[in-house]
Amino acid sequence: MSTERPTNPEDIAASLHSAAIHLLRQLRQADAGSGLNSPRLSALSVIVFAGPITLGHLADAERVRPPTMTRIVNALEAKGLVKKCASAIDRRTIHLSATMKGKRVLLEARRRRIQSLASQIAILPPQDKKTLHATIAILNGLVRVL
Amino acid sequence: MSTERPTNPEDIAASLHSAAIHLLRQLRQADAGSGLNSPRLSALSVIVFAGPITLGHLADAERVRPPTMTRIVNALEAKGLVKKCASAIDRRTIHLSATMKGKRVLLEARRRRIQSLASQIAILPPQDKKTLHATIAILNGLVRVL
DNA sequence: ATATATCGTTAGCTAAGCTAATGGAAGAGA
DNA sequence: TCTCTTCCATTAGCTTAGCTAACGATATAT
Repeated sequence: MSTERPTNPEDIAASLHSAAIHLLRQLRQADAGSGLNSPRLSALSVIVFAGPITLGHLADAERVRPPTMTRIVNALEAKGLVKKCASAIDRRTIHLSATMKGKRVLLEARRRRIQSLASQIAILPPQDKKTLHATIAILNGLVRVL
Repeated sequence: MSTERPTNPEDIAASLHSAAIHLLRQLRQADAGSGLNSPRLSALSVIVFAGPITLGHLADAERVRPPTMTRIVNALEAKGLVKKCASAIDRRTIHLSATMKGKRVLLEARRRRIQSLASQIAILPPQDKKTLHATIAILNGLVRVL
C-alpha cells in the first residue's frame, strides 16, 4: 500500500515547503524595481508594518545578529527611508520607524509583488479562491505555533 | 461597502505572500544543523532534485548570475557534496550532480525542515488537511504561470 | 576560414552573514 | 551609594554572496 495519501502530514509539509519556496522566488523578481536588495527590502517591510521597533527586535524578526542589522539599518537611514529615535526611557535602545519616503518605497514594492499574483488569482474558479482563503487562516495558525 | 472580501484577489495575494514569508523564515531556522548557509543549501537542493544540471541553468533556477553560482558550486565541490562532469557534447559546459554525501546532507536538512511542520499538520482537523492538500495543486498552478 | 555567440571563470567591487570586543546605559544586590 | 552584572547597539575583522566587465575556450553561423 502506498504511503502517498492526500492528507499525509509529511507529504503536505514537503509540498507546502516547496510551493512557498517557488512562490517567493518568483515574486522576488519584481523587487528589482525598488532599488533595494532583498535584506534591505525585508527589513524595511518589518519597520513599516511593525514599527516603531528596536534594532534588537528587528534583528530577531529577521533572524540575523544585531551587527548585521546595524549595517542594514544604517544603509536605509542613509537613503532617507528610515529614521532612528533615541528612547527617552532606555537610552541604550533606539526606535526605528519608516519615513514617508520609506513607506512609499515599500508599499510600491509590495504592490508590484502582489499584483502579478493577484492577477492570476483573479482568474481562478471561485471554489479555488475559497480554498486559498481558508488556507491562509490555517497557515497563519501553523506559523504562529512553529 | 468594504473592499475586504474573502475572495478578493489582492487580499488573498497579500496574505499568501505574507504567510509564505513567515513559513519559510520559521523553517529556515532548522537549517543551522546542516552546516551550510542558505544559498549553498538552496543550490544543493536544486542539484539533488533536478540534477544533473549545468551551471547556467542552476544559476537561472536560483535567480543569480553565473559568477555567483560558480563560487557557490566551487564551495560545495570543496566539501565533497557536488561533483562536476565535463560534457562530451559541449566542452564549454559542465554537468553538476550531487555526491552520495551531498544527497545525504540535503535530505537530512530537508527532513529537519519538514518534520516540525509535519508534526503541526498532523494535529490539524481532517478538513484542514484536505484544504491544505487542495491548496497545493492550486499554488503549483500559480507558480507555473508566474 | 572568419566572425559571432555561448559557457563558465576570474577580477574587482559592494553588501551581508558571523563572532568577539567595546562603550554606554540600566538593573540588582550589598 | 557603590559595585557588579546584564543589556543594547556599534565597531572591527573575518568569510561569503551579490553584481558587472572582461576573458579564454568552445560552438555555431556565414
